[in-house]
Amino acid sequence: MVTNMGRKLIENHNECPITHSMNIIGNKWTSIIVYVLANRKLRFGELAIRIDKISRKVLSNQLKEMELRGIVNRESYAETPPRVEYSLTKKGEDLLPILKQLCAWSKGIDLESGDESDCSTP
Amino acid sequence: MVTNMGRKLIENHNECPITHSMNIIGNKWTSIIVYVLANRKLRFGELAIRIDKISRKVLSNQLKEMELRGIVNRESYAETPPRVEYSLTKKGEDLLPILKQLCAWSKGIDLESGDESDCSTP
DNA sequence: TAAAGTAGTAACCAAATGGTAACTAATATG
DNA sequence: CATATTAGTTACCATTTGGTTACTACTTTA
Repeated sequence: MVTNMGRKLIENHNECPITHSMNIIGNKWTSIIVYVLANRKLRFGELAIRIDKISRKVLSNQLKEMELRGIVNRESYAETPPRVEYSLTKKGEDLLPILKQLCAWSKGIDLESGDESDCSTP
Repeated sequence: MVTNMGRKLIENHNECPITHSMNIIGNKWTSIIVYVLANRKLRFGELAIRIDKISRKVLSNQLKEMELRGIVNRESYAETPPRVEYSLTKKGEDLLPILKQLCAWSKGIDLESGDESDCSTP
C-alpha cells in the first residue's frame, strides 16, 4: 500500500485493479470504519470509542487517507473544544453492499461452530 | 492476521465479520491468485510466472493457507519432475463476482486519467 | 557423469503496518 | 489559576508481512 500520509496519495495507476482495490480496503481498519459510519455522522472521538482497539493515531491516519480517496467526508467546526464530524460519501456508501457480500462469503470459512458474538459491526 | 503456516489456521471466531473477511482476502496476493485461477487449473510454476513479482516462497505460503481455507484445491501427482495443480473450489469461485464488484468500485479512486494497462488480471 | 526441470523449504533480511505515551492549542468552568 | 475537553501530532517502538538466496529430492536426457 502507498500510504504516504500528509502528502498526496501516489498510486501506481498501471497496477491491476485487484491490487488497486486491496491498496484501498485491504487493511485492518478501512472497511470497519465504513461499516461504523453507515447511515450516520460521527465525531472523531465517537469513532475512536466505537471501533474497538483502534488507536487515535491510526484512526486519524485512516480517516485522512479515506478523505483523500473520497470515501469519507470531514466537516470541522471552529469551536472549542473542537468538533469534527465524519460521514460517508456516495463512494463510501457504495462500498457497503459489497462488504456485506464479502462478510456473507467469508462466513463459515475456518468456522465449524458459528459463534456470532458482538463487535463494532453487524 | 493469524498466519501460522504449516500448522492449522487459528482464528478468533469472536471477531467481527469484516475483520474476518480481511484476514482472509486483505493481503497482497490472495485475491490475485483467485483471479488468475479463474476457470482454469494451473501448476505451481505457471502461477509463479503469471503472477508478476510474487516470490515462490510467498506463493507457496498463500496457496497452503488458501487450501486450508477451502478456497483452492491442490492435486499433486507423484511424477518426476513433480506436478502439482491448483484450481478454485466452489468457495473460491464464489469470490470472483465479489472481486469484480470491488474492482468496479475502486476504479476511478485516485485516478484522474484512466490508464487501463495490462496486468496479470482482467 | 553432468545438467535440466519441478515444487518446494530454511535461514535470514527488509519493508510496511500498527501501537504507545506524551504532548499541543484553544476556551470554558470552578 | 488549575482543570477539563477535543482532535489531533510527534517520536519512538513492535509486530506482521513480504522478499532473497541458496538448497533439497528425484528422474530423464545429453
